[in-house]
Amino acid sequence: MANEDAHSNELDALAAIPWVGRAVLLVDLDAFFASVEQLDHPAWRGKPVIVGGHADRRGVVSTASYEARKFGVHSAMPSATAERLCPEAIWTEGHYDRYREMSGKVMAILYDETPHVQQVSIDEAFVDITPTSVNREHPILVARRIQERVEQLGVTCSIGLGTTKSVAKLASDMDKPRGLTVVMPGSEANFMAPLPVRALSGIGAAAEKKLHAIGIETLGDLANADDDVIIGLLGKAGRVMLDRARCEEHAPIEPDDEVKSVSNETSFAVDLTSRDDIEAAIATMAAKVGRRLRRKGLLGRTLALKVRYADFSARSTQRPLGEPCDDEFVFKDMLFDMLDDLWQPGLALRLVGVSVTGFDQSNESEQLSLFDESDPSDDGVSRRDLQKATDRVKERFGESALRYGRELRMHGTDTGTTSKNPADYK
DNA sequence: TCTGGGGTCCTAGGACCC
DNA sequence: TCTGGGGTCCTAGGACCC
Repeated sequence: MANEDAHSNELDALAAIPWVGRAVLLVDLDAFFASVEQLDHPAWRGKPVIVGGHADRRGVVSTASYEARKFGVHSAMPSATAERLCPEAIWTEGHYDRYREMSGKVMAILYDETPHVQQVSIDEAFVDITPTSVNREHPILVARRIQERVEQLGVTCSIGLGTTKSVAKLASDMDKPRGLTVVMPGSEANFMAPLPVRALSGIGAAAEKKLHAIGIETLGDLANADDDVIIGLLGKAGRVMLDRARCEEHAPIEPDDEVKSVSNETSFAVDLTSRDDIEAAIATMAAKVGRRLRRKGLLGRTLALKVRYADFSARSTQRPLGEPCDDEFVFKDMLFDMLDDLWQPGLALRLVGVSVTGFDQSNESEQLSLFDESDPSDDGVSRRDLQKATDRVKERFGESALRYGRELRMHGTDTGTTSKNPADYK
């Protein structure tokens, strides 16, 4: 294709110009979940594929293939809308273990280039490839090699290259899929100035509205705005957004693997109104969270319960756990108590969520966890032994293989999940 | 159209302490 | 009697991201 050749020649020319300053890549896997499904189902290639929840179960689109996007389908769109826009689409649930596996292979390619990798999500990462005295290779060549190596895995990525994270991120969005957009050092201001403020990561619907109200439409407007005005408007985030708009970001790009919370939530196909059903749902979620905590070797100090009512409004409550804990039986009893703060008979709930936070920063929790395991309970077979055995069965045979007592009553009522978190899938 | 799930971070108000 | 000020921690809610 002539266009691709022209672009390629242009990149060759740019690669002849020495790179001055920091070189940051944002690597974004194109329509990642849908692409993996097309890789695994050759008959689906070239066709509209949608990974998402069922339309009649309050599902939304998780990822749409580019063929489906032509119909106007996009992430977070209600599945019912997507079905109307693209009736011929092939639908599938997510296969998160598989996505995590593919993501891991891509991340391995990035780490093969440099340890300065910051994974943002399952399908995105920043990479610092600033030329050094040891490795003087031009960043454009590194970016092209990464793209080629990723394609050999059977998926594609778009890459933005610039001197800051925000420039790289904005650049990666300019040409998708399979794009490589380079913003040369010195040309950042010209590149950013005309873009709408909403394009900047960190400016959502609320901040956009506030900025528009005082006449700030573009990143150029924002960069030139008065600091006190913006910080007065957006608080601490204002400081960060100004720095981003002015290319004054200097934080190093390093792996950031500290987990701060583990949660599970479910929107029900039909609102729940009975205490039994709600408690059964809570017990299921408590068990899932407990198992994921144990798998990660985490002990939490705070337990939270969240509900969403029929009118879509939400409330939450949290309580300290006494001792750092990963035990769903402890969670369950406390959550049933907490439910009284958020729900009275007669109220319909469309969603319930459970989350645990407050992990020790050091590896102290892991040591506590190991210590705890050797603690036998009163009846000889400890609850911990039971949980560990259950964990093993569920790892091997799947989520529905084993359920405790009252969880059984929930069977068939669960909407299933379209979580992006790989750990959440069997 | 009728609105998922898993996260992170910030804010405002109140409790509590000195 | 009517009254401080600052620091820190906790809670609930919300913005934002993918």
